[in-house]
Amino acid sequence: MGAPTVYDVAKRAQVSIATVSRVYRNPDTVRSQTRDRVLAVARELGYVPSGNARGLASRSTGVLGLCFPDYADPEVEDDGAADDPEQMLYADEITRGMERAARRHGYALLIAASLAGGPESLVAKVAGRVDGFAVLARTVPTEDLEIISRRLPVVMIAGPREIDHLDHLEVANADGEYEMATHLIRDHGLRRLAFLGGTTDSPDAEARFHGFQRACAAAGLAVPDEPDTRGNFTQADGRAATDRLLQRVGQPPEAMVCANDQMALGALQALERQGLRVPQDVAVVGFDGIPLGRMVRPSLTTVTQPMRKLGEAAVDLLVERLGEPNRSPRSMLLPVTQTRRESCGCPSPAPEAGLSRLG
Amino acid sequence: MGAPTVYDVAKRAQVSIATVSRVYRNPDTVRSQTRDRVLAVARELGYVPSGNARGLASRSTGVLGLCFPDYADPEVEDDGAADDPEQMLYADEITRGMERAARRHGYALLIAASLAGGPESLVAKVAGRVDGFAVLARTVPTEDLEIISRRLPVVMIAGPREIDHLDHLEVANADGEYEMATHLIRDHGLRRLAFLGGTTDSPDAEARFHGFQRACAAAGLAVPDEPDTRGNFTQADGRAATDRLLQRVGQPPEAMVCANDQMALGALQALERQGLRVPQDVAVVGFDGIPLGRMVRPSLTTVTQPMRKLGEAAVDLLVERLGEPNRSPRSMLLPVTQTRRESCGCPSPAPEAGLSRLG
DNA sequence: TTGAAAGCGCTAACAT
DNA sequence: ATGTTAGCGCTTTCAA
Repeated sequence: MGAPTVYDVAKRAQVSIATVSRVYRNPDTVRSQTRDRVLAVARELGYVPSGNARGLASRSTGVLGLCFPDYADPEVEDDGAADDPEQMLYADEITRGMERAARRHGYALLIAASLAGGPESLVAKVAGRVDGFAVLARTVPTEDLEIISRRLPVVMIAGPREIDHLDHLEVANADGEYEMATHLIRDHGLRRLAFLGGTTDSPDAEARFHGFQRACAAAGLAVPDEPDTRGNFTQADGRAATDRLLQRVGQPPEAMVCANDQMALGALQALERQGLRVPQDVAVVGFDGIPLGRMVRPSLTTVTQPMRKLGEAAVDLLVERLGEPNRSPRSMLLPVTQTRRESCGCPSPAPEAGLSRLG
Repeated sequence: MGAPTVYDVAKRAQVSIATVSRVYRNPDTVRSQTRDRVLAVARELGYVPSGNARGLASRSTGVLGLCFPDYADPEVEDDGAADDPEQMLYADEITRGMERAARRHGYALLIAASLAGGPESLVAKVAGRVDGFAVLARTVPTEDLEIISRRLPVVMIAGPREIDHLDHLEVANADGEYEMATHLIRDHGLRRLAFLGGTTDSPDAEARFHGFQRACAAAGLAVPDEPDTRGNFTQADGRAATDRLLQRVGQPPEAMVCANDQMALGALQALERQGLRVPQDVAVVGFDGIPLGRMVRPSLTTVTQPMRKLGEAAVDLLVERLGEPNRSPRSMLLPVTQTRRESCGCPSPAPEAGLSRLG
């Protein structure tokens, strides 16, 4: 009935369970004749070592984890485009990067998105099954992280350095947005810029706003204290925020700088509905570099994050720390790049790549 | 030194370990006063339940798995485009579909690609840590699968029905290719079609070739016994195979039907180098529907697989079987769609979507 | 080279 | 509502 265990194999092969275990963990310490016999019996019985028992006994799992928020834009999920490969979001790219890197280091990857509640938090579930894990910002209550990170390596991705003993990874949000806003102001001669911010609990979004403020200051423009409007990072939020903005008295802005691409896409839609042309009437820029940004018309100018690299770097940090548990916390800042497309008023880029990019 | 356990919490909270366990598993069976005390102590101590111990004791993990081959096209990984989000392949899409579906069912997802060797095979590693898992074709030796599937739910994705008691998922390869080839013959009036096949161990590739054969037969053309040439599914293979084909005496084919998109991309490159124009001189079609296909010029006509849905269906089958272990094996055939773009000679599709698709 | 035995941290009856 | 007590299947000294 139950799955065969070391005991079954041992008995059948006329050895002790210790020997069975050795055959799998240290094959060389077992006489080859004995080893072959054990292996043969194992196949015959359909024996598969229990990862749980192993992990319990050896205190390690060979698995790395990733926790991320339940990002998925509901709008995206629900419409007919749900099967469109372009709909790839931030967390998916990080997953890809981590998977590749983990594989190279011989680890498997456990991925889990937040949803749950109760005393059984998401982290707890993941934390109990991995040797170390990465967490995207705003996924796990700081308090939980604080506790768990005392017991196993954790790297915080794109979050605040809330907990000082964590390894930490972030992208150049402020500098990237500074440069983008400066491009709008200097290269396109725009003056009335509006910032569509994220929620205040997103360190990324806030950092981007700071970059925006710096650019305004540097250009001698009025420096806003707060984003002109805010949203929760989805397209729907972007649309709503843009509508609110346009309803306000006074002339519409010459440019909308959005805290992320999804909201920028929403802004594009709202502006179109209002009969405003992008970029002629209003320029729009995003932040992230999601694939969809280059498919829409006008194509979206944005600040591109190295999402895959984030995932890879996370694994590197994790592996490093597993090898040297007491190393002092490391923090890495990854650079971003400016992606200028149509929505800021730049000329349409050369027909994307074509074959030249392939060969 | 070691992480705190139920014993530590129990002692500190003046309860038994059973109560501590209950607080996490059946909170309602514990007096709220007691529960709060336990929880408080747990936080204080930094207690995190061990997933391994839990899994061992309860015989379930709350994790579903996915094993896939080490697909990554080395060429793609190595060049500068490695950070390009468009480079998403088959396995990644399936991963996405599974993750979403698993999340809905309350499971986490463990993903692992084959690489390893030794008695410790990839499957064994995954199998020991999950409640059930999916395997892409050609990832795991049939023999191993046979053994493991006796112990836990396994669904085979896009593979042959090698093992008859497995749940099984596949796409309409033959029908899809039949329809595509028929389109080339009937709508574009082409007669000399060449088939660029995959390796003989790929049931998908073979099924596609069968569909191609049927189309030839139905149109009254000569029916080839074998693909005109073969490759191992990468762009490089596609280039090489195409070069070989062109070097053969006789006039070049009017169309190349490729077993997958990556090879079709390679074919595009090889043809361009030879100075042949696509689709004027030679039409090219692929199979899969990878995102890159729509970015290249000419854009690639292909048969699109519902990759995300494959992942979702896999989870559904797994969950179903976990609920009803003795249900008889189920097999599902998912439909494919024709994606007509430039490389077959069809007119360039309307400017992709634009905002209309978003609202 | 192999065996014996003591855990690893938790769950799940069964008691109380 | 809470405690007692067996395991769950493996790794790992320590002996032999």
